[in-house]
Amino acid sequence: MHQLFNNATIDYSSYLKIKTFKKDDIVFNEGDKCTSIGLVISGTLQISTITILENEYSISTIMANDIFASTLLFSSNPTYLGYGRCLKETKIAFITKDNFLSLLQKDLNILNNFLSFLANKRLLVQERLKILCQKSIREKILFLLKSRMDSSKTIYISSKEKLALYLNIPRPSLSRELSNMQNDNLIKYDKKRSILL
Amino acid sequence: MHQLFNNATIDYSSYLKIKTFKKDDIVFNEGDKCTSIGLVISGTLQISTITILENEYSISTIMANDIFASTLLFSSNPTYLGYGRCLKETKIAFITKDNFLSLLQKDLNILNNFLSFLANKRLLVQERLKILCQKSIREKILFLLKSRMDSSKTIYISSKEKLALYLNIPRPSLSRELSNMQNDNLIKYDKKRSILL
DNA sequence: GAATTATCGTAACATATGTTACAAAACAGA
DNA sequence: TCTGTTTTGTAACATATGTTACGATAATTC
Repeated sequence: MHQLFNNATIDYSSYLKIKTFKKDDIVFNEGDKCTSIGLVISGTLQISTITILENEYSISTIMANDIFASTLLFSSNPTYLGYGRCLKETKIAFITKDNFLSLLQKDLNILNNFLSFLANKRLLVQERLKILCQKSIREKILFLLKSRMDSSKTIYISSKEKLALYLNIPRPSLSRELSNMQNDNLIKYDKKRSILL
Repeated sequence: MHQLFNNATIDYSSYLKIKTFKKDDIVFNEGDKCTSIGLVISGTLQISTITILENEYSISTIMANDIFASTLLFSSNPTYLGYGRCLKETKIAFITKDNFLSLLQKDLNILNNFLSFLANKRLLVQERLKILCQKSIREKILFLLKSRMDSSKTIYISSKEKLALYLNIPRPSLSRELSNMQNDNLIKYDKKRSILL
């Protein structure tokens, strides 16, 4: 049912409290105390906050099979930093901290799954951090290409808009630089792909 | 002996393999398979890599009471991405993955300590990520001030150079903006402190 | 306390990137 | 196929920030 329980050997169902939310339902508010970890079983949960300038700012989007509050729950100040709203009907399994700890202790596979989950999550954040630390847009793009490209030296892009968001640059700046790099024979690209030469 | 073992109830000593390294000793090389987690008991371990342009680049510095390879060990490709060198005489406790997992299972406090450690580590990375995503230097500084300042609305700075490095901007740019912000009556600062008004 | 080194503030200049706007192309639904 | 929407490429312009250099100040060493 969820990657956390892959190969689980114990009956974990009694540890879960499953709730179903409708579109636009609020799962938690900014400032709420966080006492449970959450497993998104289906649907989509978006976590956002309001910035000082009153802009809404999306912190993250939690899809099916993902986990939220995994960091928060064990931090020294477990208070939600944003509010969580469902983008569609969403099913979430909550596990209280105590229950979760005993699950981890009782089942080696769950412990392993959870630690792998945290590890891979952290590697993603670190990759982004490294990209954002590159000085020029060109270096950012090259860094992304190098860490993402497959054996055919290709990466696939959902949209230029989203890529620009990930690189934290305006979309026209991304387009301009991609175009420049193609002129310099560094890459080739079309609508959906980017290819390193 | 180490924060990981705070309030530990079991005898963990047999799980550890303690090694002492001399200054400049190499603890692991880039590409080595990572099979153990490492607890730095005393001394300093620096993890570095060589970039494409042959510059040496320090990834992180692990001080006494810190843990390394905590992410790597549980990731899908546990291979060191840099080499580790001791900056002075350094004592490190290694725990193999299997041993570590059973430690976590047997002792609730160790499990708790480890998860807290990971959580706080990740919060630090996320704070930096958010800062780097701010559009202007002024916003970066304000964001840092807001998340770091104490009740007297003050933050202490070890050096402007290091702060600039953390914000990923050139030092003169930082100086210029701090000066501008002081002119605009947003902050006050001297050598070691910065105060938000 | 003199000499050496590290840290810092400042300024002038160059430019990469942000900003805004618009039209072409691609896409989706009827 | 037509129509409205979304995504993308491009250009002109403004400016925030990078770059470089130098002197002043503070810290460190002998």
